[in-house]
Amino acid sequence: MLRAPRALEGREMADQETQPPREDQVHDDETPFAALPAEERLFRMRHSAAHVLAEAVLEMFPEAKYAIGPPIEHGFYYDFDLPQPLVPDDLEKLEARMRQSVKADLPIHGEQISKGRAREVFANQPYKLELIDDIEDDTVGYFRHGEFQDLCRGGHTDSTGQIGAFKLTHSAGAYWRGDEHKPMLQRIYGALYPTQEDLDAYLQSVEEAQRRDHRRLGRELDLFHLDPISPGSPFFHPKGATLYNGLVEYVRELYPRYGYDEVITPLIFNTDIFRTSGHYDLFPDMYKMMTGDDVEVGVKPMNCPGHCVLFDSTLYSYRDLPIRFAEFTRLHRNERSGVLHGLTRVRSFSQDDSHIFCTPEQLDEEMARVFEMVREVYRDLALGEVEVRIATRPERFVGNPEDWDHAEELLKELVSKAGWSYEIAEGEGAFYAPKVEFHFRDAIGRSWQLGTVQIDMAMATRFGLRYIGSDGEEHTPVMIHRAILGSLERFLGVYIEHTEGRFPLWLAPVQAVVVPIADRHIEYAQSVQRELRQRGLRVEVDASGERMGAKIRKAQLQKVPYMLVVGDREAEAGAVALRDRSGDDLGAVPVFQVGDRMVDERDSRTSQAPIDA
RNA sequence: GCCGGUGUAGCUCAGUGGUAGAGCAGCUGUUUCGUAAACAGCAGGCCGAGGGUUCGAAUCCCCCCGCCGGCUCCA
Repeated sequence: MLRAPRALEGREMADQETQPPREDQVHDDETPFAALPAEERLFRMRHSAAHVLAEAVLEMFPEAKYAIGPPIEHGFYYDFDLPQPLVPDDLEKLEARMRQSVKADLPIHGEQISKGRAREVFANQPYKLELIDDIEDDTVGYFRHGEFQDLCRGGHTDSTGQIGAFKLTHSAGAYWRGDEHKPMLQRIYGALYPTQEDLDAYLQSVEEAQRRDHRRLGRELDLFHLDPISPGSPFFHPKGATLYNGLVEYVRELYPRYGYDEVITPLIFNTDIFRTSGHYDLFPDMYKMMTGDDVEVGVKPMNCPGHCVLFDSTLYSYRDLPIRFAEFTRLHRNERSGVLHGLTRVRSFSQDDSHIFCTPEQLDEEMARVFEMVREVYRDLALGEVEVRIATRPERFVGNPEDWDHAEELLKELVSKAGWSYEIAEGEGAFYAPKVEFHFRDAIGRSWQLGTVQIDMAMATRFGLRYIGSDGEEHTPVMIHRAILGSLERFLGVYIEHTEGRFPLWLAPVQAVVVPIADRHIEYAQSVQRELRQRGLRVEVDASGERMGAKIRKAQLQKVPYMLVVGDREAEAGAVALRDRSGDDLGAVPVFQVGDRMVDERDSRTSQAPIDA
């Protein structure tokens, strides 16, 4: 029941940087634009740009229906119902038309008008009429510039000449009001910054981010590939598997210290188990199949039901608890085709998953221990900025409110204690439990949930789990669901982008390449390789006929941590000329010392600052 | 799943109705070289799959599939 790895909603993410206008500013169009704080100015520029875009669209398609157009992180968008699909050429034309408005520097007027009046003005605009109906006040905001008019709560520049530097970037489909049962509109996105320099810098940063894209690095570094024969199911190549297994090993090594026991449960179950857990009907995405015996079986999408069965196979005493089952086996979820994305949204994955069964009295301490482990892991992996969300009780929930309140308070306290600030995701908890979610961003700023911790008071009851308490009576255990890396696939995707493929030595698929200067040095190179391999290091020799410079370049592009150059001098001295991937020449070092250095670096799991730039 | 885009050699891409191209990678040969690309040659493609239009289709049409960008979903 670990919550699936997920991205934050686009809108939610988009709104983070650009603040919506605060109440006191909504109608405050008296203040001259130039006197506003920079953040507010940018918000207004983006907002007004959306109006200018709508103006251009309405001119190009007079029969267009326009919906909403807010400012967002990096720019703005506007949604339209258009008679025909937009083509890239249209965006250029629209952009040109927008620049005319900017050049004309038309004043933007705003006022409050009655709903009745608004209904007349927007009589041919069904989306606007729907918005008017949903506004609770008696009056609505009305903004216009030139021939263009819009229903709008305000927050604009004084004139169209002030909207800054922008570029229409792309168009995409978007459901009206984000509801997939409602019509799909065409959304036009634009990027906008105060100056051309800012805009160029942003556009360039997007291009740079694309070079870090894990799908690209996965190919360039020969880590994995995806094949149409099984969409959403990565094939990990030897180097990718080394990384993957390195992470598993790392987590596995922590388990004895934190008291976890690793288990292995089936991949395929009679689907009765998912009816018991309550997920069967909620899981349209589960892989199900019928056997010849008319028995329906399914591939497991999560481990918790299996762990419940495992727990139930032994009658435990309170003295045995907490029981901590950890499992890495593969899970499958039939994710909808349109959502698949490299390694970050897949159909086949495994988690560093665990379910902890404890007594209610043990809950607080056990949770503290879980957070300690989370903190240790994120610190070791130097993952960068984490965004922590606490998802609270939803409208439909099970259990009693006091338990919920306690669990929520406990989560807040422990998250704070661990040194994280968090935001509350009101009502976004699972029906059975509040959750803590740990989110990290990918190269282009999309946010992905990696770890999650959940306190569950419901599942154990559904499975009839019990333990014998000190009073000799049967009691229902509390269950904690937790994954720290979360889906290993998704973690790797984010981690590849974060490190730009420059993995710390302990994870690097190839830890050093020996570069013989000429063919006569190959034999010595191989002896260096043997010596280092003896010490468990992953070392390759580049025995190709290339020149040294080319070999170094190749190793550099592969982001191999160390290059060991060997020529006559080194062979003579039993040394190597050591170079690291930052390009620093560390001089001649005896082979055994290189081995010491690498073993130290590996065993201390040093994470070099992954991204300096 | 929905909207739009896209699919040509292992990779990045050119080729818009008339004999499938380049660079990189690969292979072979020559070169044996001191810290980010030696030189030459060779090979490599059912142009995503299927159907249609046409004397003729990578190119036009239909329909699938994958991928990309959003939207929705995400135990």
